[in-house]
This record gives sequence, structure tokens and C-alpha cells, in this order.
Amino acid sequence: MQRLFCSRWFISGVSLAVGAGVGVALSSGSNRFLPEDGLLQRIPIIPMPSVNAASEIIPYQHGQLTPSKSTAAVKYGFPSLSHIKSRESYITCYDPRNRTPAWVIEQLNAEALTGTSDRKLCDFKEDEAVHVYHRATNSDYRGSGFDRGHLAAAANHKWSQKAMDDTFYLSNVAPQNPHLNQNAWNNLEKYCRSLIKHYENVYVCSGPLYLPRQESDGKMYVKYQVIGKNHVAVPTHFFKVVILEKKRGEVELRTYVMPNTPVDEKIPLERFLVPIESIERASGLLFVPNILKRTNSLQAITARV
DNA sequence: TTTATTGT
Repeated sequence: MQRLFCSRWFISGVSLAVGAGVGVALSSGSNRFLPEDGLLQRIPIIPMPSVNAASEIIPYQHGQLTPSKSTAAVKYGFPSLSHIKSRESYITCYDPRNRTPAWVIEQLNAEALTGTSDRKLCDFKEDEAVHVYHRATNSDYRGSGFDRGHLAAAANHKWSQKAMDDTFYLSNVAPQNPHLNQNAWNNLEKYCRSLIKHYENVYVCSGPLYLPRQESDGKMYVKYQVIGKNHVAVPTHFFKVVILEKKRGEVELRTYVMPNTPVDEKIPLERFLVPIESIERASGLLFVPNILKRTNSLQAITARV
């Protein structure tokens, strides 16, 4: 895991600047791609199938207009759909195998950050919307040595007590090194909140990573601890993708990765910037597909600053 | 200020 931070990513970072010219190109196409579109347009997941409509979900086959024979294979249902949940304060995709979120996305703005909500009134709680087989519980975390680290941060949702309460579902939480959670990661969250002063809109997508590393036999393995009776996975790293909209519609992306270990908070946050592509490859996710997938002409986007 | 855990 140290390798990630020794590589050139460590210093270079990336910031994709979508210029004003691209903004015009966007609006000349389908409205779906306008930056003003809401949170839902930015979910890093491809289409939501409609439940019970097997023929709509079966993989597309070239030149085939009738439902494929494999429709019958799912007569008794799909083992999973996409586990998207919408909450008062955020939208999340749950990872039932790891008992943590796969990602959580939230919009930060002055209204959301202002209010009298009090985290002392909140308790971490099981998410009863998650099947018991796949649900993390407080007892899984107790005595584990890990914090219940929020992905959508409580302080991002002070506007309503309910919104803050919703961030305390364990489906919005992953085992996090206490030092990281309370120092460097907390600083990154504070920094994200501070960005609302300088940008029209701030969207934040956070999640766990399980990065491979070389073991002593020279081969690459993904190794991670699991805690509690439910074997809640301990991520090796965490990512944060910050989507910043300027007043003229320009979009800037910043992608951070921190290891799930103590991190010296004197290290400037910029040192944790990585290219968004590296997170997309490592996580299996695609961020801002509405911008980056739109055309083949990535050259229209300035890909390094 | 915000992030938390543990023990009573």
C-alpha cells in the first residue's frame, strides 16, 4: 500500500478541468448531460434495471430484438440488484459482501451545512433495510480497534436532525483506523466543506478500496482484515472524489486516496491526490460518467493541470 | 469544531 504513495501520483495529482467550450458542447447535445442536472445523474453506476423485468436486464446481444433464452435462467430472481439506497442526506450503494458501502455520494452546500443538529443525539445503528446475512452491527465494531468511520460525514448534514441521523446507519460506515478518522481524514472532510465558499456546487463521493499489494512471494494479493461475527471488511484505503462546479459551468474533479492507517496530518492534502482513473480501475466504479463518457473526445477535456 | 471509543 505504501507503493501508491511513493509513485508519481503522490506528487502529481490530477484535476480534470472541463472548460467553457465543453460546456457549450454539452448543452448542444442531450439535456441529460447538463451539469445542472442533479445528484442522481452523477451516480457512478450504470442504469437501474426495473425490478422483475428480466428481459430488460439480460445482457444486450448484438442484433437480437427478442428476449434471450437466458431469461429463463433467472426465473427465480436475480441474486442481487444494485443495492442503491436513497437517504435524507445522501445516496449510497451498499456492498453486501463486505458489509460496508461501495460508495456514498452527497451534495454539500451552505444550507446543508447550517443548522443546530447535534451528533450527541445520534447513535450508530444497524440498517434494517439490509438483509441480516449482509448487515454490519455495532457488536462487530466493538473492541475491534477500528472506528465506525462515516462515509457521508455527520457534519455535512446539520440542516436537519433526521439527515444527520441517517448518516449513522452502519450502511454508511466502514472500519477506519481511529487516528486516520480523527485526524487526516477528518481534515479532508473539513476541507471539502470549506470548498462551498469557492464553488457553486460541491459533490463528494466517498468509498472504501481494497488495493492489491505484493507479498513476499513476489505475487500480488488483496489482503484485508475482517471484524466481528459478520466479518465486516476493513478497507485498505479510502477514496474521495470531489466534483466542483464553478459558476460558469466548468467542472473540476479532485480525487484523493488515503491508506487506512495512521496518517500524519502535517502532510498537505494535495499529496493524497491521485488520478481519477486509478480509483476507477481499483474500485470497479466509473465517476461522472455523464461527463467523461459523453464522447470519445477526451481531448476536449484538459486532462492534467 | 469534529472525529470517535470505552467503561460505568
